[in-house]
Amino acid sequence: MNTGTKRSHQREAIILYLKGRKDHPTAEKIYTDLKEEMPNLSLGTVYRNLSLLSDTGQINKLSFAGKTDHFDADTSPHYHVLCEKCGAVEDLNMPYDYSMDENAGNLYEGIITSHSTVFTGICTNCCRNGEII
Amino acid sequence: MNTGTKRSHQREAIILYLKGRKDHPTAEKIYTDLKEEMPNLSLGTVYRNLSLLSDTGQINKLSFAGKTDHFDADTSPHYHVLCEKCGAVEDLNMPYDYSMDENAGNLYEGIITSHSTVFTGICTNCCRNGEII
DNA sequence: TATAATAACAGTAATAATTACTATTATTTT
DNA sequence: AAAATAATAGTAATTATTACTGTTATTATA
Repeated sequence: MNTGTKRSHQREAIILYLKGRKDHPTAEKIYTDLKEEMPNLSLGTVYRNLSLLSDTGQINKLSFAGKTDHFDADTSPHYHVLCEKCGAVEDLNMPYDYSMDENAGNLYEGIITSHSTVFTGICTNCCRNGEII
Repeated sequence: MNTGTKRSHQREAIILYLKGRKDHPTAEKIYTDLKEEMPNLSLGTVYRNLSLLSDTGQINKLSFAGKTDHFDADTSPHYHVLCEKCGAVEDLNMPYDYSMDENAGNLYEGIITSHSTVFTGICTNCCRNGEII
């Protein structure tokens, strides 16, 4: 019998790495960090596995204007904060508002299944450091 | 005296074009469409002006996972629907919820200034055509 | 109105992010 | 243990975007 997919140390390292962090690293960041323990890891392998994991719903790809994609191993619905000073992407501990999908669905002739919200502002760290935009 | 910026037919054509449509075209789409009336328009000029207009707040750059950027001449706060079947980006006629920013600000140690929400689903057209994901 | 200053342009080259290709290696099935 | 094949490393190619350069267009001022 054929499962169609085989495990690999590389893929498992990638998902383990992602699950172990709260920031939302880019493909490049994942690559350079993992390369320390897997010296002949290839950047293409990282991209291929991120796509595969994203396509199978095991991780999420996050997209922001003018920034390269970030990846998140937490696939439960939640919101993000993007710092316009330093570019950091953080989780926001605010309950996902399912009623927004309902409301949107009632106003829209097509089908609404979910929403993705990114808050913009200045992150805790940059505020502490007294940064102004 | 020096204003620092000079008008150009190209830039005015770009913003006029964007204001005249409700979809949210990509740089490439803007370029190919405008090239018909301005045959020696350059793609670099389109990108340069989209950046300039975006930086000065005259238009907005929209970013979606796995898609190239789209541009919107409507800078008032509003929501979008992304069709996961055909990739279309439409406006959603639903009032911008300022209370979300308040709520987020109360829960977050940093500063929240705004939010950007994209609803995902199947657009009116694809629904009409009986498309299933 | 003509001239000078310079922003913007077209066209092209360069860069950055991502994907595709290929021979080899690792995993899984039999 | 052998056969089948998914995944890899390394490299090449592609795509989206930005940078460069000599020329053109716009604007300020004489």
